[in-house]
Amino acid sequence: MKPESRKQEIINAASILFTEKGYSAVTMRDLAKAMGIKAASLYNHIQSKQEILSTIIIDLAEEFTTGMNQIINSDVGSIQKLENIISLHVDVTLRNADGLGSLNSDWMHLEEENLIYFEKMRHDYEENFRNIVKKGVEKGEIKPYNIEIMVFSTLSTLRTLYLWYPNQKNIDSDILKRDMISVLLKGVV
Amino acid sequence: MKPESRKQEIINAASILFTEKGYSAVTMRDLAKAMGIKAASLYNHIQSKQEILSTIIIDLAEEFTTGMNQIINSDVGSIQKLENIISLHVDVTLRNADGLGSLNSDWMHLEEENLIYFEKMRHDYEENFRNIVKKGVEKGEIKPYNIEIMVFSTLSTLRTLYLWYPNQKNIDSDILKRDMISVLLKGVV
DNA sequence: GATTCAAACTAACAATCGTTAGTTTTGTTT
DNA sequence: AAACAAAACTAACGATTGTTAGTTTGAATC
Repeated sequence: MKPESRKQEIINAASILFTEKGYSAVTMRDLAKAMGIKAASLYNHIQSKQEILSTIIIDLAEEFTTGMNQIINSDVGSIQKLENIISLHVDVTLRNADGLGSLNSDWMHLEEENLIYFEKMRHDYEENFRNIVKKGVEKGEIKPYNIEIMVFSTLSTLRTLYLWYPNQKNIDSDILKRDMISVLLKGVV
Repeated sequence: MKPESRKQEIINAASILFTEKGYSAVTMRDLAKAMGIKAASLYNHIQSKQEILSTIIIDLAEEFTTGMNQIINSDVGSIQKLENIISLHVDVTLRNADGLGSLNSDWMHLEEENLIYFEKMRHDYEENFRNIVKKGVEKGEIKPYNIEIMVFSTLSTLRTLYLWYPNQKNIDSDILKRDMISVLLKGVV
């Protein structure tokens, strides 16, 4: 066991609560009770409730951004790129399913600076995704269905994987990736 | 123009705000400001904030339940049933996109009775969906991919349609249905 | 045993929350 | 013009919110 900093423990506990009830519905007293301490004690480790939220969301968003950049800069076909994106989402979801609830449902409660930063990352991510699909259609690797719907449909599934995965009992990472690729891609290629 | 009751106007305004920021983050003063009145005046028309939430969610959930019951009791093949489910989601989304944010993200803030009622409807809906896919696989109409993933994947896309649809400019209902059917089903059948 | 320091505590603050009570305004019907 | 109902208002309530200040605890180091 690596010794986890007290701050990280708080962030982990907050990730669970935020995903269960949403950022606004979780009070600092709720979070403190989950940690077994008093609310004021939290402030020995964190600066504010907002800091917790932005740490959870920005860290995850940067993870996706880094992963996406590696994929678009790699020298493989469009289909392989899509498979790598699916793999990326599965990896992130298995490693930090709790935090993805905040990323998906509470990003709008970020404050000015981080909100702008997040929205840019999300926009770029979708744009990169769209371009991969576009190029795949142009090269005849992907069926010429409605591009926006293909992008939205795939992304919707990948983004909400965190809601579904915890209910599956001990599903293997590689099997999950393989099956996701079948269901999401075998239709459109 | 049919004259809309003041109560319904409040519920519509609340649907928009709840979808933008979430139930807990929207105050009665926010809602009142959106209506151009004072917070206390809202209570001439509604009983509580909770009543607004439960009206939005339960009405929509019952709409889905009714639609699903018609579909499972109809005498058509599995593929046609799936197409009808897609059509149902498109219809509900186009009619009341604003309310679907609450259904998807704020159902956990329903109080005891309505929470249990909602969770039962959602469970039954998923079970009906799963059984349609199962039977389709048994009859060889649907490819034998992982059933849970097929159900989760399709449902994820349909449930988050409300997030994506408002960004598309004036897309025709029938074209949307046709394209959704292509992307969601052509892969698995 | 004294010192140190992280991490807990108690107590309280100003602001905001959903909601209630009682009153006034507005527009329509007698 | 009087009467009525719908829908707005002002003022305030008790509870809860995120956060701060100052203090105590407990275990490790000297």
